[in-house]
This record gives sequence, C-alpha cells and structure tokens, in this order.
Amino acid sequence: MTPLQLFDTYERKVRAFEPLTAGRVGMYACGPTVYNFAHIGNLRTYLFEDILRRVLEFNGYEVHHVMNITDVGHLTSDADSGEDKMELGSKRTGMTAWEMADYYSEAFIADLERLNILMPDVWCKATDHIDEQIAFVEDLETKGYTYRTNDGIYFDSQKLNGYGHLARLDVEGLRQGARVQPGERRFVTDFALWKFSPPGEQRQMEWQSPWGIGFPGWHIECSAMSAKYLGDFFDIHCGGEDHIPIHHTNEIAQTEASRGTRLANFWMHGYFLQVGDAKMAKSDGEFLRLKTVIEKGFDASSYRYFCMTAHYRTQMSFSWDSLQATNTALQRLYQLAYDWGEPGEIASGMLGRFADHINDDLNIPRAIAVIWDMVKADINKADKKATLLEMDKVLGLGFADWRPQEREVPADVMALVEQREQARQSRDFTRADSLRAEVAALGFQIEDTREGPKVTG
RNA sequence: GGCUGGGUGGCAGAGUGGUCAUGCAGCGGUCUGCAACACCGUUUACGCCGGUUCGAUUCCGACCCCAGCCUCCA
Repeated sequence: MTPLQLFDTYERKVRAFEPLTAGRVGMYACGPTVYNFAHIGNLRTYLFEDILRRVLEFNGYEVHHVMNITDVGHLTSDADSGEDKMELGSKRTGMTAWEMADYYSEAFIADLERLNILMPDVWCKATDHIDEQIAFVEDLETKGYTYRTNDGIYFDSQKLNGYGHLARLDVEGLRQGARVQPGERRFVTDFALWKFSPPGEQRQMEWQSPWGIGFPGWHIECSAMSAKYLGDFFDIHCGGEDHIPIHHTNEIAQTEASRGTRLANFWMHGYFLQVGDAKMAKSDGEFLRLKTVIEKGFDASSYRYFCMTAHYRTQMSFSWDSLQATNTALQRLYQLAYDWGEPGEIASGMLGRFADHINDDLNIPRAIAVIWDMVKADINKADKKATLLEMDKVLGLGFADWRPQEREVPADVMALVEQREQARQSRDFTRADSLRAEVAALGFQIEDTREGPKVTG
C-alpha cells in the first residue's frame, strides 16, 4: 500500500503525511455559522472532511476530530447594519440569537447524520470559549501585535513577516484594490480581534473584557479553541476554499504571532459546488438543502456518492440530471452488492489498488473506478462482497445494511399480477400487457424472472 | 482592477509527454411473447493561438471564459 500523501495548501504541494505524534492525528475542521440551514454546497465540504478522516483511520491512525460552531455574530439592535448574519437570522426567524444558534446547530448535525458523516470527538461553540479568546487576545496585546480603534482591538498584520503566505496574497495589490474604506484600521489586511458594543446599545450576545463590553472577532475563536483541544501545532486544519485568503490566513497570523507556529502541519481545503452558473450563496435567500434533495426522492447516500465522484480539490457542477445519473449507478451497485450475498475473503489485489488511490491525496473517483473494475472482474461473489465492505469503511455508503425496497403490495394489485401471469401462461399477451399497464398505473412495476413475476413499488 | 485556482466526449468527472479512467445517457447485440433487469460490444474529448519536442490534452507563453478572495460565504 502506497503511503498516505496529502495536498497541503500552505506548501502548495502533495507531500507525505506523517503525524506529529506517532499513531495519532489531530484534525480541526471549521464548522458552520449557525444563522441558517446548511445548503448542499456546505455539506460537500463536510463530506470531504469525513472522507479525510476515514482515510486517516483506514491507515491506522487514531483521529482526534474537533469541529467548532460559530454562534457569535455582530448583533445590533436596529436595522442599520443589515450585513450581520446572526442579526438577520434572529429577525427572520423570530428567535433569539441563542435559540437560533441551537436550532440551526441541531439541524446541521441532523444533516451530517443523514449523510453518514462521522461525528467529531469535540464540538466547540465560540460562545463557550469567550475566556480563552480573551486570553489569546491579551497575549497578542502583550506581544505588541494589537492596536485599538474606536470600534475594537485590531491585529496589526504588518508586524508579522510573511503575512498571507497561505493564500500567496499580494499584500500591496490588496491595498491598492481595496473596495472598502479602511476606517480606523491601519491596513487592509488588519482585522478585528475584539469588537466593542456600540455605545447605548444592548446586544443579545456581549461579554465583559479588559477592553470593555463587546464580542470576539471571527478568526480568534478558531485559534483559541484549536489550541485548547489540539495544542499550538497540530496535524490538519481543514475547511472550504473560501477560507484560504481571509479566515485561515488570519488564524495563522494570530497563532504565529502568539505561539510561533503556523497552527497546522497540513492545511486542506474542499472546493465549491456550483449550481447552474452561480455558487450557492445563502444571502441570495434561495438555496438547496439536503431536505430538498430527499424530497425529490433521492437518498442522502446518493448525494454522498455524487460528491465522491469528483476530487475534493476541484469545483463540481451540480444538476438534477447529474445527481440522477450517479444515483442510478449507486442503486445498481447496492443491488449488485446485495446479490453478492455473505462476505468471503478480501481480494487483496483490488483492495490494494483502492488503497493506493485513496492514499494519493484522496483520489476517491479513481478508487470508485476500481470498484467498477471489481464488479466485472473474475472474482467470486463472496470475495467481492468482503472487499467492498472493507472499502466501504472509507466510502461510508452502507453496503452492509442496504436492502431492496420492499413495499407492501396490496392484495388487489397482487390479484392483477396473478391474472396477468395466467394470461401470459395462456399466451394472451394483449390482456397481459393491459394488466401490466393497470398495475403500473397503481404504482407498481412487474418484472418477469425465472422465479415468476417480481413486483416492485 | 489585483491576486489565487480552473477550462476534458451528450452530462458528471479522473488521468497522462506516445496503448484504457470510470459512471450515466446514446447506439448495436444476447436474453424476453414484448418489455424490464442483467450481460456483451461500441461512437464522441481534451477552450483558443503560438512555442519547446521525433511526438502535447499533458510542459511553456499570450488571449478568451469560469470560480474564489479583496464585502466576518463551505
């Protein structure tokens, strides 16, 4: 088996993965901001992270998986700052920010469960770690990386050598191309560590700090919480591609300034799902949820499989037709695997090829191609089944538990089926075909097999 | 506008300096009373223009288009 290789955004190359501590992997995944439901594009990223985790476990590592929940927003009491997500969400739903955070956190976790995504070992909420964040900012202040403006404490990105290396930022170009007035910020790439509550306003979420009442900036929660649960330098930090230039760049800046590390040994990013010509933007109001996919008659596992047909590091196009196409393939595979019966011995050649591909920077599309090779290969069914079940530890499609849909066939339908079979036996095919059409109109399909007619719903 | 990444057959999507991705769809066939299922076979590709090379979809350059970020979006 080829040793595991992963692409590291920081170094911009695929390199051998070696855990910092033998046998153990610390993995931090940027979680959701809980102001709305997750859309299927969000979920693609969590599917990528799930595959990453399963591949690490397949390689024998014990994974310590941490995911944050961003439940802090800029909450103001009036409509002026309509940009704020938590505020808008609270207004839209009629819930308090706290209620809304719980509501959408639960909905998010339910989606992950439906997709058979393994749960993190630690869920950490930003609001449960205010003290850690304040301590982190205090440390940065002591080390001289902060300055104060009228609305908050900011990180002085120019004090740091190599700010923006993760994203290969052209800092001077950013300065010239800035579309927003910097205000009291000294430089475009500076960002808030702590924001003050505006005078005279009561926020739903605000806390006491050495700098006054306010709330933490967005980036600080990940630096503070990952340090708490995984240490100052851990194995893998992952998230969506959109985080590369801002969020992860700033996390690295904070941690570099405070702890002297680049936070994680590997930085990994899942790429966007495209729907039609546009990306999925929650701000557009309309976005596609897993719920919608299920309501259209697909299983969550079909969406899981769909995502696995593309490499995590390429943008992928979603359409109902392409989901339908992968669904057809997956249902075929389920039925085939079911018909293979009880598992025998693992076919090591096939499993080896599969493992080589997953270890080659999670090349799941190639790994799945090996499965289709195996379908056609001259290997006995029991061994194919055993091999597939082993592969499914990574794929997570649930081949062991899949059963053909057995819908209760009503007695009147069964009667028609029997009448048709009699008509067939007496070679009255005209009558047989019209009875088949009748049964179809009632929502059941008849397939003639050697064992007689098979009725499916 | 700047920076970062990408453009592959009807669709989705791998990969490679010179023989195959794979799946779905299509087409032909086996099976079937006809179908369905299954199985066998099979067509179509590498954005555009140059360059390097014996040979480029693959390497290099320009151009066009798409995406991300510069607006606390996975």
